[in-house]
Amino acid sequence: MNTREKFARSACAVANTLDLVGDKWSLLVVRDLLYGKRTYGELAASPEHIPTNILAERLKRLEAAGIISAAAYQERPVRYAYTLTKKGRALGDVLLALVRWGRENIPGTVVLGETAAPDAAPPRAAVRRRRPGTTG
Amino acid sequence: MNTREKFARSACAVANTLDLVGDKWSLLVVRDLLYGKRTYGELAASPEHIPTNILAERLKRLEAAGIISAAAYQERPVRYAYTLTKKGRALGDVLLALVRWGRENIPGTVVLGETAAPDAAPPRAAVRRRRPGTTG
DNA sequence: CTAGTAACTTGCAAAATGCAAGTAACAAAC
DNA sequence: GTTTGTTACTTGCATTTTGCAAGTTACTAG
Repeated sequence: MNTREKFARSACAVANTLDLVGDKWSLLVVRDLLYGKRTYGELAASPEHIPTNILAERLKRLEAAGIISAAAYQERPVRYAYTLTKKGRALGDVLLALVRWGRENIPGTVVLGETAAPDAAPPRAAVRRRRPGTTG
Repeated sequence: MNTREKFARSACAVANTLDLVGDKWSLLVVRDLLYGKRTYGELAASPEHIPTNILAERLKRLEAAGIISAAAYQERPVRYAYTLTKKGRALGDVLLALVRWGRENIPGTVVLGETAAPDAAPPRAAVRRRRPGTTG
C-alpha cells in the first residue's frame, strides 16, 4: 500500500541512481575506495584534485546514502577510514561500464594503475581489513 | 609521441566519461533516445521534466561530443530528429549498469516501460526509422 | 612555545541549474 | 489577413552548486 516513496524526479531507477551519484565527483571517490584508498588525505591526493570542501560533503552524502561507511581507526586525534559498503561495492559495475566506454570512445584515456597497457584488467577492490574499529 | 591530449582533470577514463555525461540530465536524454524518443518535444515530455534550456544545451553538448546526431526530418519549419550515434548507443551498457544498481539498491524504483514487474527486461533501443526525409 | 601535519571548515566568486516567460516559424481557423 | 495554436527553442533571473584559497582543530615533534 505504501509504495508511495517520494522520488525527487521520477520512479526511474536511472534517474534515482543519478540523484545519488550523478555528479562529477561521487563516482571518482567510489573509484578510489575500490582501489584501496581509505583516508581523507589519500582521497584528496587523487590526480583530479577534488576540492576539499566537496570531498567532505561527498563523504557525508555517500555515508548517508549507505554507500560508504566511516570507522575511526585511531582515537587521538580521531581519524576515520572510509570503506565501501556492499551497496557501494556494487557500484563497481557502473564504474566498469564507464571505464570501458571511456577507453573505447575517448582517445588517450587510461585506467588508473595502468599507464597505457590495453591488456591489464583494472585491479579489484583489495580493501585491506586494517582493524579500523577498536571502538568496542 | 603525441599522447599529449589535454584532459580537463586527468587521463582517467572514468573521469573523462563523467566530464561528458556526468551530470543529472545527460544520461536521461540518452535513455530516452534509446527508448525511441526522437524530437525535442518528446524528450521534454519525460517524467523528470527536464528544464527546456537545459535540454537544449545538453542536445548541443551531446552532439558536439559525437554521442547524438541531429537530422532535419522536415524543412518548413525545420524540425530535427535526434538519434544516438554508435558512440551514443554504446552508453547503453552504462545505462544498464545504472538501472540494475538502482533497482537493487533504491527501493521502489522501476525501469521505465515496466511498472513493477521484476521479470521484464528493459526494452531494447527500437529506434523507429520513420523516414525522416519526406520533404517533398 | 613554535613548526608541522591530517582532516576538515569557511568565505566568497564563478558557474550551473531551474522556473517562467518570451520569441520564431509555421498551420489552421476565423 | 489577423488571431489562435503548436513545436522548438531562447532569455532573464533567482537559487544552488562548484571551486579556489585560506582558516581552524587536534594533535606530534622539537
